[in-house]
Amino acid sequence: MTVYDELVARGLIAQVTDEEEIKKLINEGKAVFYIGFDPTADSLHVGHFMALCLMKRLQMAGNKPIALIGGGTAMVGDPSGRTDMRQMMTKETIDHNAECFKKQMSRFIDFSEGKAMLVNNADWLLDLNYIELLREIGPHFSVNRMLSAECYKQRMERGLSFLEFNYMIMQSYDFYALFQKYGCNMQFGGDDQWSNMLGGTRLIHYKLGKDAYAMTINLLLNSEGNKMGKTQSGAVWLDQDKTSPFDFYQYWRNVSDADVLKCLRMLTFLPLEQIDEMEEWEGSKLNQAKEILAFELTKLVHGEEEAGKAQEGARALFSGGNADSMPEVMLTEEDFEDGNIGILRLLVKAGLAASNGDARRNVEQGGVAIDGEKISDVKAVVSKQDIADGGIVLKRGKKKFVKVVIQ
RNA sequence: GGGUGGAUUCCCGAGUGGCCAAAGGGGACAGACUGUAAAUCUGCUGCUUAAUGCUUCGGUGGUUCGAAUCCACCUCCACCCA
Repeated sequence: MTVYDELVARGLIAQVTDEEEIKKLINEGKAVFYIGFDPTADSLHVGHFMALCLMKRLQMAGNKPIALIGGGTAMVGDPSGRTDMRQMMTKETIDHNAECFKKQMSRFIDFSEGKAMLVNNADWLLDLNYIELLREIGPHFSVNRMLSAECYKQRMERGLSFLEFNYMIMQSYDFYALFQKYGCNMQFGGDDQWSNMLGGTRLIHYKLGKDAYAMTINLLLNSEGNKMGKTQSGAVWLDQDKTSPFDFYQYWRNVSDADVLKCLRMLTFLPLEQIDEMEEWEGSKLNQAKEILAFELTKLVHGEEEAGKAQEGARALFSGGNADSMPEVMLTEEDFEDGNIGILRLLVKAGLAASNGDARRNVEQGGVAIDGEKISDVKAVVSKQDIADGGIVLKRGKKKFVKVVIQ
C-alpha cells in the first residue's frame, strides 16, 4: 500500500489541489512539504499531534518535512473559523512558546542529517517593508475573493479586523518564501487552513509561474461534531506538566464508542489490518479497543514506560483497588486543625472541588469516597494519622482520584 | 464623524424600581442504569454558614428608604450613513 493510499484509508485527507501530482510526489518521496504551527501556547496539543504524525508518516516514506514555527504569523493571529479575535500576544510570549514547541517537536520528528528542517517565519516576516510588500504581492490578492472565503464566514457577522484579515497573506507569503528558499513544493495543514493554503499556491503561480500543491487533513471531530482534544479545563496538552500521562491516558480511554476506530486510524501507527479487525468488536469488547488507543497514544507522546504506568494505574483503580500512579496531593501541617481536616476542605485542597459549596454538593449527592468508602456526612473529618499511614485515596465522582499524602 | 441598537452568572438568553443570587435552554458536575461508552431518568450549578451573612448584571459617579432595572459620563461591540 502506498503512503497516499494509507493516508486515504486512515481518513486523514480532506482536500487536495491536484490529487495525481500529490500522489506521485509523496509516494516517490519527492515532496518537500511544510506544516505551520503558530506558537499560541507554551505546549503543543492534540491537534498539533495529528499534524506531527502526518509529518512522521511522510518522512518515513522519504519525504522531507519542514516544521514551520509561526513566530511571525502568531503576531497577527489566524481568524480562520474563529468567532472572536485572538488575544494579542507579546513578542516575548511568542518567543518563549516557540522555544517550547521546538523542544517538543524534536521528540517526534527526526531533524538529524538534514532529514527535516525547523524554521521560524519570524525570520522573514518581521522585516518586511509594508509598501514593498504591498507592491510585490498585493496585486495578486483579490479582496473580493478573500472575503468570500469560508474561513471568514463567521467573522463577517461579528467583525473582522484588518490585522487578522492579513493573516492569509502572511501565510501565503510563507509558502512563497519556503518555495524559493528550500524548494518546498507542498503545504499541509488542518482543513480550516484550506483557503490560506490556496493563497500560497496561487501566489507562487503568479509570481514564479510554478506549481505548488496543498493538502489538508481532516480535523479530528467526535461523533457530535466537536473538536476532540478539548476538555472543560482546556486542551489536552502534550506537555506532561500540563496534562499528566495519567490524564492523557484517561482522556483517550474515555472516548465514546463511535469515535474509537476513527481515532485509532487517524492517530496511531497500528497497521490498518489490525484496526479493521476491531471493527467486528461489539459491545463491551470495544472497551479493549479504547485501552489500546489510550496506550498507543500515551506511548507515542510520553514513552512506553509512562504509558505502562498509566495503564496499570487505571486498571487497578477502576477494578476497585489502589494504585501508585495517580495524581498525588501533598498536605502540610497548616492544613490540619487539632490533627484533623474536614472533608470539604480536603476536597478543595486536593483540587477535586472548586469551592466548599462545590465540595458540599458532591458529598451530599454521594459522589465522594475515601479508600473506597462513601462519605455522606459533610462534617466528616479525616485525622492526620489516617493520612500519614501510607496516604489515602480520595475519590470524587466516578473517575476522579487523587492520592493524598502528608509532606 | 453622524445615527440606531446592544453589553446580564461558563455560554445563549429572560428580567425595565422592591417578590432577584436573578426565568428558560445548553453545557458542566453528582446520582441511578451501564462497559471508565452512548442514550435515558433524577438532582445540582456565585461565595460562605448551623442558621445567617456577603459579593455579582460592561466601568465610574448619581437619584431613591431600596437599582440588573432610572439619570449622567465613560469604555467596548454590532448595524446603517459618510
